[in-house]
Amino acid sequence: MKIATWNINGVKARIANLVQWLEQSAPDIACLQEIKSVDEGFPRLEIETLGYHVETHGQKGFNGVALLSKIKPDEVNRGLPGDDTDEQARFIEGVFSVEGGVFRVCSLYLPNGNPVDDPVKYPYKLAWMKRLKAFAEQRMALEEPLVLAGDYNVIPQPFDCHDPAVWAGDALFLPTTRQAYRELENLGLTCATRASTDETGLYSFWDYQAGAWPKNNGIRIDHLLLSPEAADRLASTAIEKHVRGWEKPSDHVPVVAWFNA
DNA sequence: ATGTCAACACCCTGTTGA
Repeated sequence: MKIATWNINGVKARIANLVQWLEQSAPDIACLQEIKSVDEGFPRLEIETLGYHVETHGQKGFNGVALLSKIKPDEVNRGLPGDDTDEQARFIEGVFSVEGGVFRVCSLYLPNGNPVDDPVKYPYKLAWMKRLKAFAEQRMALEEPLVLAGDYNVIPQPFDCHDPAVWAGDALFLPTTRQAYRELENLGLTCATRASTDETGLYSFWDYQAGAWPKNNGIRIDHLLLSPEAADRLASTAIEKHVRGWEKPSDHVPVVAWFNA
C-alpha cells in the first residue's frame, strides 16, 4: 500500500498537476494540504473520475486539507481536538479497512509560525504541536497502524536544509520547534523517510523565490510519522522530486511510503 | 541585488499568508 503526503498550494490552481500525479504515482491514499478551497469548491469530479474517494476539510482562502483514497474510509474526523476556538482547517483523519485490520491516516498542516515575534503565530504553532502530541498519544494507545502525514513546517535536523545558518531564527528551525517535534518522535513515532535512509540533502520544499529550486536550496518539512504498528510494515519511501520541475508546480513535492499489505 | 505564487476584496491592484 502506498501512502503519500503533498502540500499542493491551491487545489484549483494545481488541478492539472494533481490529476497527472494521481495517474502516474497512483497512491492508495493521498494526504493533501493547503487546498485553499472551501469543501464546495474542491474539484472533486476530476478526482472521482480517476477512481478516488474524496474527503475534505476546507476553508476559505487558505489552509485546508484533504484525503484522497482508492477505498472509502470507514470513518472520517475533521479538526485537531484540543481547542474548540481554533477555526483553521489543518487536520483530517480517516480510518481505512485493509487486509488484516485498519490503517488510520491523518493529513495535517502544521502552522508555519512565522514571524516568531508575532504575538499570535508562534505561540499558536507550539500550542498546535502540543495538541498534536496529545492526539498522537491517545491514538497510539489503540495500537493500530497510524500514519500522521503532512506539512509539519519543521526542519528536524541541520542536514534537512541546504543552509542551516539561514534558518537559525526561523519558526521552522528554532530549538523549541525541533524540541516539540522530538517530543512527538519520542512517543514512539518513526519518521518514514529517516527510517529508510540516512542520505542528507533530501528536501521536500523549495521556495518559489530567489532561484531556490535551480540552486537546490531546499528544506525537508513534509513528513510521515508512523506508529510502531505502521513502522513494522514500512517497506520503503521516496520523495517525488521530479514533480517540482513540472509546469506551474507547487513549492512542495509529494513524499511517499510503501507498506506491506 | 534581485528574483514567487494563490486567493481575496474590490473592482484591477493591493493585501495576506505562505
